[in-house]
Amino acid sequence: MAVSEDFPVGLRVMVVDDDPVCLLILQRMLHQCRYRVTTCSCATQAYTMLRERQDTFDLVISDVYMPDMDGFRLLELIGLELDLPVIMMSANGETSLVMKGITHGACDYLLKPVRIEELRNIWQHVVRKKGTFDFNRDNCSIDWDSNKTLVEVQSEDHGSRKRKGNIELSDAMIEDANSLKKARVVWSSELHKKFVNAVNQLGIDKAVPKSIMEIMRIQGLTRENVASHLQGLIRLLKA
DNA sequence: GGCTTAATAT
DNA sequence: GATATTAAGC
Repeated sequence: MAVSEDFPVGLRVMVVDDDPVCLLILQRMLHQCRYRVTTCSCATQAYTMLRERQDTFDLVISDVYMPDMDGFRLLELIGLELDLPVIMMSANGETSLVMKGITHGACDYLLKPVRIEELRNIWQHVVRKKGTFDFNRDNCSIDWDSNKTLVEVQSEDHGSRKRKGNIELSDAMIEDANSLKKARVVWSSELHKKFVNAVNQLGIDKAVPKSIMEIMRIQGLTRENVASHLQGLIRLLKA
């Protein structure tokens, strides 16, 4: 059973936000929480995808303010046609807005900036709504075969309820499946420049990963990333 | 327990 | 070769 540290792994989450930066951040954090994430930058597209691929999502997180469709409208549509838990999200925490979210059927309301701690437990909404969560589904891990076709791989359970056949995928999902493999940080000259600046600012003897990272202020860049880069640099300085 | 650094893996 | 991950030491 794919449960680690009491977490159901692989819950399928759709994130809708017109701000690509927010999308990226959310995606990162959700991945860190071991969810499978599909992102969508416009509500109408999200709605289409959700409707076309019912049963391929467990949970939706949607921004409130979006250019093409109000988040509440999306919430309403989902509540009408699909039976998915929806979490609303906004930088605006006015009680009236939050109220509106809840009364329209949202199961939660996240305030931006969203902290990862708040995402860790969102799977509970799925359990709550469905009354159950089919952990067994996770016996099927998703993997790429050599033809870059997504197939469902059955685990030891050669039981009765075998689902057969390949799954058709939207581009968004394909892209996400790729991103499940942890994206490596690429140290562009731009990024490296900031790194060097931080090091100089600290002074060479005080330049440790944590401080460097804090000065750089790059969203998503971890201390480990900086440590690794620092080590690589030191190594070739000695060579 | 968190952090840095060295060693090792991908 | 670059970056990640793990192990060791502080």
